[in-house]
Amino acid sequence: MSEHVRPRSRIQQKNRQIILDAALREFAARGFAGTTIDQISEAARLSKPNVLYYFASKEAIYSQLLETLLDLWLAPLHIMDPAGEPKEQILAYMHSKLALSRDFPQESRLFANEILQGAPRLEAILGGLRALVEEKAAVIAQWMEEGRIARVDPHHLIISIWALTQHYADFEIQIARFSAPIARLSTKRAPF
Amino acid sequence: MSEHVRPRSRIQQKNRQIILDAALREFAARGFAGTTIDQISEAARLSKPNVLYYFASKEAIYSQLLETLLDLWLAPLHIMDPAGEPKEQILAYMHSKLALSRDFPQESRLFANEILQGAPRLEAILGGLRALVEEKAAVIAQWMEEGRIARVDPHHLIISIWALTQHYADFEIQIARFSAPIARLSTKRAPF
Amino acid sequence: MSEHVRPRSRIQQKNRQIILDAALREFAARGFAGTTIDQISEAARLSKPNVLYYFASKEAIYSQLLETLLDLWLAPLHIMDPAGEPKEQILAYMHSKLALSRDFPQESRLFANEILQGAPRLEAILGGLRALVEEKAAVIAQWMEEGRIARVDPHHLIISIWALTQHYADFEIQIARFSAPIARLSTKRAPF
Amino acid sequence: MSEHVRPRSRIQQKNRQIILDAALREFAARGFAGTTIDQISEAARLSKPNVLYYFASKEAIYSQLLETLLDLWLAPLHIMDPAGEPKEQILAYMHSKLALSRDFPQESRLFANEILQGAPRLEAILGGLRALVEEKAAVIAQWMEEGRIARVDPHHLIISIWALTQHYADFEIQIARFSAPIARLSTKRAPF
DNA sequence: TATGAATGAGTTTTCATTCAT
DNA sequence: GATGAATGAAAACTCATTCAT
Repeated sequence: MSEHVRPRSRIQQKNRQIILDAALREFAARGFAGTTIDQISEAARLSKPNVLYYFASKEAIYSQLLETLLDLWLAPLHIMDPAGEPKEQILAYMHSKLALSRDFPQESRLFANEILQGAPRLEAILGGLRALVEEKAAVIAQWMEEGRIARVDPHHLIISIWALTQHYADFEIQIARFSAPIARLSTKRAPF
Repeated sequence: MSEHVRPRSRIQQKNRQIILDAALREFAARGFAGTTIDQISEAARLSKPNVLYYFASKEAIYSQLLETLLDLWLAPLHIMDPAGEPKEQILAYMHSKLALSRDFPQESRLFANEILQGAPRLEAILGGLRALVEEKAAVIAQWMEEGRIARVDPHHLIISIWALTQHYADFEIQIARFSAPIARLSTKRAPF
Repeated sequence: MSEHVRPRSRIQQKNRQIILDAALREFAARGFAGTTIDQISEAARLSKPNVLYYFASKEAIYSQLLETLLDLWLAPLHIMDPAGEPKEQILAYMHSKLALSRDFPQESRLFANEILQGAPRLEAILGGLRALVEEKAAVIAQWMEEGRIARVDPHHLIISIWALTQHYADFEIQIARFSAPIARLSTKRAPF
Repeated sequence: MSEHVRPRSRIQQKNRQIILDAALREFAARGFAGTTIDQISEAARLSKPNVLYYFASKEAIYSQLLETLLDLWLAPLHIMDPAGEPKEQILAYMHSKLALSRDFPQESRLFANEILQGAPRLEAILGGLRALVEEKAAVIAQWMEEGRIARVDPHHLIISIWALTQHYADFEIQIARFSAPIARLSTKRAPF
């Protein structure tokens, strides 16, 4: 990832970050195609050419964002410990993922947007994602082998949790619209 | 909105439908901003001015699509019968919603896209949605009052099911990418 | 070349030609990079988007121009008849080429410009050129074999004539500048 | 123009030369408009502002280049000696000019490029050129008067040689393309 | 001297929409 | 109804040049 990044000056670092922050807000709000460099540059309070001085193109900003975001987004999966108690571990993953979606709704939305478009710019990066998921699916499968949890498709389980948790952020507005009083996320137990 | 629809000729009807079908494919694939009228007209095999003869603008096509789609999308909620067995009814809703997401992935994606952008064009329409959700939330709340199902936030429950089921279609690619062999959707029971 | 060109309307044909004519003037005067679409559209008295309605890009206009021009530019070589008298044939080629450079100075300049830049967009097209040159070089070589003309490198001969004749057009200004009274092109005989 | 050149430090001199060398390569390859300061500064391995520290503008670099180049380019004409044998003198000029075009192909191309564009920046400088040409044309005319060489337009003769020789460099690529095995330049004798 | 940072003024291109037939 | 032609407005860059240090 950071194999050979040439050093950047203080101000370089700072402005790049300002741009990425602004771009995240804008891309998360209106997607890649719906966002203009003008909007980003205005949000970053930099001139448009200056934004393009730091990033070669709109695509470059977006890709950089995705790449940066991916590490963060995979983090919760790392939590699951094969040596731990299955139920505990899975709940830990869920909580972690929930917290992530709750705390980083924009990142979540950016990711959701990209996936919805068919992940045109995420192809390469997703390879690493798959490996990690397979690893954790194997852990779950092992638990099933040992009879420690009921048998379901491990991938299914991971994805269900992913989907459920991510949705709280991605579909924030949708949710807000038809359920004013959502108190706190509680995963205490299934309703039946 | 559609209070006073002037009558349309056979060919009118047909071409409008062709355009909407084409637009659904395109919008679902790349969102509103990412789709051009050119792409729609090409997909519809009609000339661009002709597309705009049937619909006043790109927005008009999109809005029409959303409006048409909404009825379909709310349908599963209607299934829940207050007089029925709660568990049965809820599972019926889930199955119905799952089937919908599975059978209409493009519609699902269109909807997801719109929601992700903050539903800028869905404001008006969503009023009806909320009413229906409230109605069904009340049904679930009633079941809880009667001690027939465990207590959780009813809105939560509805949304969780919505989110979980919709995700199978919306995030089709994401899912396909890290779990090649997803057999069949099975909601038999929780893993633990 | 014209294997499968879709038919164009009258006005299409006309405007395409107007654009190509204008572009020839502009490109010949200032080269590819030195010419803007604005200049072309102004010279063609068409709006800029309209120019791009007929040609996909500035490159497309330029390439079309080169391709169209090439046939014209190769024509003189066709003149050389293997069965004729060598000296006569070669002089015929020279006269033909001279006339071409004289009568089509802009085309000549366009071509010269492209070649000077290293023919970046002529690669493919030049294949055909080489074949024709080889054919005529063979004719000349044959004449040499038969002892009908002195031995020199046939390619050399062709190129020398090409260069000499083309220069009268390409370097028109240069020539005009230091020799006011160039009477008429006369290739009567060598000065010594 | 260069009446009052302020003294430059060693490093000044050196960097100016580095820039001019780089600029020559770039301008010769893609012409004035087709070349960016970025390309020049990269080729010179200097920062862009530093390049503009040594030369006021892109134009300034280019003009300086032309001016420097002109002396070199006129040199061959000086060779022709009115007192010498006409044929010998003319051949000496040809050889000299040929050698120049062969040995300085980039300079040759730069000049050709400028001339092709109508010599917009060479106006002033060309005055001197004309004078020299006139002088040598007079020499040739004198030879004709004396019956020492056949009568042709002297300007013509000079230009023909100029054109023919320069072309070997300017149109290097064109030539290379349709005559792979050009051995050596031989001006031994006319083919007929 | 030297250069990272910044930008105004273009330049190419895109695209929703309109015109004319 | 249908479509080829046309365009204004915007969007994504590009680039010579300047600023600040």
